[in-house]
Amino acid sequence: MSAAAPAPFVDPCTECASRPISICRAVPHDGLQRLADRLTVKCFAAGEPIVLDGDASAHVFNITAGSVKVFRSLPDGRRAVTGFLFRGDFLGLAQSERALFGAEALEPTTACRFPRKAFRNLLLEMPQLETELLERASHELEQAQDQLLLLSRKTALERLSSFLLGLSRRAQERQEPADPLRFPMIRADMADYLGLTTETVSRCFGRLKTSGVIRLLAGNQASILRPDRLAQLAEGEHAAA
Amino acid sequence: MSAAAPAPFVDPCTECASRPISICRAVPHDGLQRLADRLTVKCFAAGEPIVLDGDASAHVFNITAGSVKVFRSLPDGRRAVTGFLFRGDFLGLAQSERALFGAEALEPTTACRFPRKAFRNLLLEMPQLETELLERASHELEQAQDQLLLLSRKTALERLSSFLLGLSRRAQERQEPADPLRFPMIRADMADYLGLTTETVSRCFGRLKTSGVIRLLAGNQASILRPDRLAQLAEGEHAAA
DNA sequence: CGTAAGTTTGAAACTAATCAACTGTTGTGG
DNA sequence: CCACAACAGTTGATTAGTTTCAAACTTACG
Repeated sequence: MSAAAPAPFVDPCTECASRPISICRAVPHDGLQRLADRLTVKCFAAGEPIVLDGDASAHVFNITAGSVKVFRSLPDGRRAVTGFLFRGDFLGLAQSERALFGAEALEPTTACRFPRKAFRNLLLEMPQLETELLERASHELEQAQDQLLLLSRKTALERLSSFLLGLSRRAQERQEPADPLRFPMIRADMADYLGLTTETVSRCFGRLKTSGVIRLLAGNQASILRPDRLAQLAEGEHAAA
Repeated sequence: MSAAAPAPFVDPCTECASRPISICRAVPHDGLQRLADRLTVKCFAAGEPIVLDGDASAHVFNITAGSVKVFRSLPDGRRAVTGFLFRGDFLGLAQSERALFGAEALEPTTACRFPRKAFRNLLLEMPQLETELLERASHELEQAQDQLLLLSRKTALERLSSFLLGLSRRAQERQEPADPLRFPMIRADMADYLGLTTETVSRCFGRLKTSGVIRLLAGNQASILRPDRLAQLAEGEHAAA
């Protein structure tokens, strides 16, 4: 972008807008080139698979734009979405030799792709990166436990409320607008994430609308009119006004 | 144990029977003393709390004997058991400043307790330990995702079958007998782990018994008579004989 | 032994799933 | 540019699996 000379090797990391919220924020400036050397920038169309369920897990990814759903399936086709990933999120923490899950872009998505082995070597070379990854794994584990509680014990309405609240929180963490809340996933994905059916998700949206807690807008957007009430609903405190 | 001299400082780690399956297996011999310096061996009675829900999470633990349940609660008392820990397991991976969960001994239990800060320093000093921890976090994340699928989409019978199979696998990993399978948790704990009620768990045990897949023995033990059938049930392949 | 805790079993009630129809939206090719 | 097809979302009626409530039974243990 600068008006400088031919610029032989401007690595793609130094000026990356996603770096402050990605794993690479832990990598000091003089290590960025080593990262850049090993990554491929990949673009995925909406609906395109990123990781194929059951495939050898040869790569890990850092999502720089767009959004992704990660899912796990039973032999008869029943499916659970185990997580949604956004800009700044890392894909590949839970991988063993063979991927036990699939991942798919929800909208046009960009990611830095690393060969798994090369990434492993990077970790050994850069302890700060490993520490960052452990921190993220720790955080994801906490999130997963929240989700276990949600799936074990919450009602349909509590689940949807928790979900919307979580989406909103994560949008804010990424410094994206939280009021016209955008959700790139369809009802079926939400249902698979919340352990419900599309019909039940739809009915709960209806209840949240008529009770004036949220308002659905065009283009997969929503406005949270009463965040306080939504938070109460999410934790099962139904008594309060 | 050796008939040697007064032996001034025999650290408790060198001859620890749990080391081959604990995080400390990643620590080289000459680092064990540093570990030993920072830990306290703690014993817990059956039912005794190890981590109090909501308390400042000041410690992390390595379980060396016994078993532990980890749980998370809603304000109105609904509860999910997010995991069971056994000999060799690490407690504290998912901790932030304040523990969002409780942990309680299921039977007489022994653990090495580290102050959280001291442990953090150990990690920085010993990259092998950090790598080991990341590997475990990765593995736990996978397990958690399995559990998400279980809670989202499996029937009561499939859940109990998966649970028993998992217990059996983990017992074998610890090199403990898998045939008379021992389970230290009561029905209520299983129910909270599987997102069911004690009554439903009991009814499913009944079905597994009458169909000849398992046999319940005295003293919280069971025999898995048809592991193949149990595995089919766990994955929803009900058709086969 | 006797009590309390845990487990099993039965009947009724309820939440969410299933089945079904209809509406709205998106994208495409005639 | 509109008609159509495919997909997505909503709404209603019915069903089913699990929960809830209740009581009897079993086991562990002081």
